[in-house]
Amino acid sequence: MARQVPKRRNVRGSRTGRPIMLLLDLLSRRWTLRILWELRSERLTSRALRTACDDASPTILQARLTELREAGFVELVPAEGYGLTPLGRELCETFLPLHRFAERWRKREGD
Amino acid sequence: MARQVPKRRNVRGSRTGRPIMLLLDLLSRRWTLRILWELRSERLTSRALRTACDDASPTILQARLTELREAGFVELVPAEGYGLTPLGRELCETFLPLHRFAERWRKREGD
DNA sequence: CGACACGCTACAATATCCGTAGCAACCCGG
DNA sequence: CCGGGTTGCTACGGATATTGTAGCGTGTCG
Repeated sequence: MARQVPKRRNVRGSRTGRPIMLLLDLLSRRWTLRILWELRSERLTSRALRTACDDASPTILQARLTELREAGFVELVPAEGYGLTPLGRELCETFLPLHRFAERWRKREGD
Repeated sequence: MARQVPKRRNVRGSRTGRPIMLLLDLLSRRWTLRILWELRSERLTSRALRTACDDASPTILQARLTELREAGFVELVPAEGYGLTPLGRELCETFLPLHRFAERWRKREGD
């Protein structure tokens, strides 16, 4: 027993612990944004998610998934796979404009 | 001479290279989101920024700043410090709702 | 000149992440 | 019941990314 995930709740880059810092820290861990992005429109099994994320390491994917579940953004539905919770969906809405932005951004990426 | 920053343009987690992946990858590097956040309303000198970021390592801060400058989100105005470009400001707008979201999120963080 | 700020870098230690392999549990057809 | 497939998840050694401390060269001001 005793999952060895040692309380990741300590925000890495902030002494204040303001929620926004907590959130910013969570979101800027490797694959976190990507996972939310891939889950934005469909449920995926852990392996399908792995495939969607260019075969990222299952180690780190599981770690992120656990964090996202603890944060209440992602849930695991048995026999269905991972998906966003209503809260997670809200968070994801925030990033949808990012897609359009990214497209426009590329335009000026002529250099 | 010869800055040893070895062309970080390779997107880490994507074989497709879609702009959104490029952006997602950039944003999920340590301190990137934080830097954008701290710069959202004011110009900061490199040292002020460092202070604002809980004394993050100047090494990585410079690296992120360079990336953000190459991406066209951040600029260095001599004798004024770092600030967002119009493009960077647009990107930051995307994250403003994040603040309110983070506050609401904390509420359910009773565990 | 001396004291201070600036942007930025070197370098060793550490934390994080990657890639591969593989576990136990489950389902399903034979 | 057994073999072959899936699932979620973990171990572990090596590769990267990040940290912390110190300090460079430049500019500015008294």
